[in-house]
Amino acid sequence: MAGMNPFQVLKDRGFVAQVTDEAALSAAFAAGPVTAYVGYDPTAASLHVGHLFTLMSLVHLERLGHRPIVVLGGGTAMVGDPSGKTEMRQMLTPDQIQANLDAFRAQVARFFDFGAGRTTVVDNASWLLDLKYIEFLRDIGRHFSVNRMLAAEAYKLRLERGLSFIEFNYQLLQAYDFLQLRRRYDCRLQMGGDDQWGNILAGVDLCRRVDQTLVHGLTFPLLLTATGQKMGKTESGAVWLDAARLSPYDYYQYWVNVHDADVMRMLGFFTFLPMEEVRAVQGLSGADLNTAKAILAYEATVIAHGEEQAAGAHRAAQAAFGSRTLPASILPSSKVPRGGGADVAEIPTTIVSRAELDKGLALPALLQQTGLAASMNEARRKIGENAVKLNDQVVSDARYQVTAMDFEAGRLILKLGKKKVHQVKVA
RNA sequence: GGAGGGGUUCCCGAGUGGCCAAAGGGAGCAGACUGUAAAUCUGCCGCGCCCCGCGCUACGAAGGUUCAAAUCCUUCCCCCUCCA
Repeated sequence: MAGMNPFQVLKDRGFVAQVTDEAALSAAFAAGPVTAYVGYDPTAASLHVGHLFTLMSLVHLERLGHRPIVVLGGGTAMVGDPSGKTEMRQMLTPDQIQANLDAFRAQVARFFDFGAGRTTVVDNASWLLDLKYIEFLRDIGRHFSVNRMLAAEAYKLRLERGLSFIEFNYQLLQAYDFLQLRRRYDCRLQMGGDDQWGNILAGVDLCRRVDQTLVHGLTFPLLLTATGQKMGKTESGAVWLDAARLSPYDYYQYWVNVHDADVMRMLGFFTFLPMEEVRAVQGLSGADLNTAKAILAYEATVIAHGEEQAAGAHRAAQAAFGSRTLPASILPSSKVPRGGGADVAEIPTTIVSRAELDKGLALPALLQQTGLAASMNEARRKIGENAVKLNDQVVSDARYQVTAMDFEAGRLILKLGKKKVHQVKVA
């Protein structure tokens, strides 16, 4: 794999939306190791799949012998990027930013090799926080045309609904980042989401004007589902990478449940499986397509949570939804266990004490306790809808009392609908 | 700062004194059909309870009028448009 042109690899896998100059970028990659960066503003306490999507591009670069820089926006998060946003984000306190940044740093570490000449993580606070206002305006600000900034697509909505001056400065800071990274690390490429195009171009221009250096920009397509929704959003929130916020089991389930039309694209983005194999998925339908989804889920979970967790989530799914073998012909490079080993023990578990059970445990209460239902009322409603199964038997009486009789070998399986499964054990 | 318009349940959006936990749509959840998919049809969709019933909380915030307020009055906060 080393030696392949990363630009071609990224393009093949669907990562490329816009590039400043394809030929020049390809040539740069061909000429030797290129240092490239993506910036992440620590606006939340955990990374989510949207971040992972762009991190994957950096991982590809690292694997191909180039040098990623993960830029954590401890400085830019103080300001807030208005690009593509409908309204101003709540300003974060310096403490929040620092806490988020620490969390990001820890999570990012899983994906890269930080050995000499490999990947680097930097915090742009180190050059942004001490900027002198007047100096900055004179050295950097004078290169920016307000007229051009106002014309940018990313601000269009904001010009209708309101854009504060602090946010309007964001682009200068991001451009300045690129300048600094070029000076400090000879970084020659910035990548980012398509809504970052304007900011990236601003950086490319700034490097040319101030330092007369040629640098490149590349954007990724917006991560949308086939139905036009933002990828990585569920009703209950973002698809977090932090296992404490979204369990590996639920993470796996998120991927199994992607839309048919998205499977191939997601395999390109969120796995390292060869594209010849990924493209073959296009011809699949029915149960075979489902196999492809299971493999996508497994591979994506390996990347986010490691092989052990992924295998566990996979076994849990087999236990919950029926065990089946995955044909070796589908995505053959995947190391997913294809034999169909199911393991009930891996299904999300709630423990109840013997005493609780003896006291009498109403089914709705148990449903709430396991998190299958948000409230007792909801639990009762679901029971009324015949959506609740106890050990695969539909229970339609909301007054049902769970007793020791319902446990087999100390275990009871609760299902809500077709997708949510939980087991209860007695301590 | 001045003039006008507006803030309704996750979102959009009706409602201008009781029949309002609030029309309609979307999203979401569940059932049927399937492949743990889509589409479609059906049901649910504030919280709690001893659940064909009762209680509590809700229509920007706080007070007030009234037997009764999302609907009327007062003050405050926020948003939008025009003017500066």
